[in-house]
Amino acid sequence: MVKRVRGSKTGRPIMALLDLLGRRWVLRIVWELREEPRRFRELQDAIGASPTIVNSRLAELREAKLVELDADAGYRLTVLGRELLRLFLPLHLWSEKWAKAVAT
Amino acid sequence: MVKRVRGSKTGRPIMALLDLLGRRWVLRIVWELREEPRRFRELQDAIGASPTIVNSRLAELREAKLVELDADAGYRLTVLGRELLRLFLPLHLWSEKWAKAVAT
DNA sequence: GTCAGCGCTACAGAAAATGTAGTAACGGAG
DNA sequence: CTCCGTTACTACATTTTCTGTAGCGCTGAC
Repeated sequence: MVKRVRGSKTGRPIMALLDLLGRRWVLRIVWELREEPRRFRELQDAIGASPTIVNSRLAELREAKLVELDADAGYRLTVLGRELLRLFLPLHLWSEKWAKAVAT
Repeated sequence: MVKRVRGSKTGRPIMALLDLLGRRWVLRIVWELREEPRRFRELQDAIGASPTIVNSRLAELREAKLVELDADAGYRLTVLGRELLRLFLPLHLWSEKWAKAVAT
């Protein structure tokens, strides 16, 4: 069952997804895991958020099957998580263009 | 100058973008504007957030040149905003697959 | 035993979001 | 002119969320 949370009461997958991704630090965490697994503290230091919130976001991401904890390697994206990341990769390039447009 | 905000102090465009998109309701607002312009109240009713936050998010999105207010039509995506949306459209399809995977 | 590193938690204070009400500006009807 | 409806937007008290700091319990090396 998709967890019904914060503003997404419709049960529509896209709404649940937008709600999940729209939480503070979630996109950033997925981004930080894009290349290699990270340890809890390593992740926390990289994004500069409190351990409380890092932990709860990781819990949500794990429940959403986008992230998993490997005892040896640390936190990493699941197969599903990597699929999602692939959809986001073009953002990197686009953000450069966007930054230039906003800067003017 | 890209606005430095909440946890994105690096000045890297991708971080500023992830920070902006990672705010509550931002992704949802962009999504609601995907097809046609919307009035302030219409938008507010559609997403079910308080006018305070709808207004401040719209202000941020306008500053980021992703959304603009047309006096006749209402709020709508800019050219830049539509480009961003196009990157997000695959999410719709993917979210269905994701929902099935999480449900099991 | 100590020590370091791991994931994770407690808790008080600060910040952000909510919900409700209301403001100010406009246009049209009477 | 007044009144009504609609627009975007704001004020403010309450509620929720996040931060910052400290520390817990566990494991393994020494």
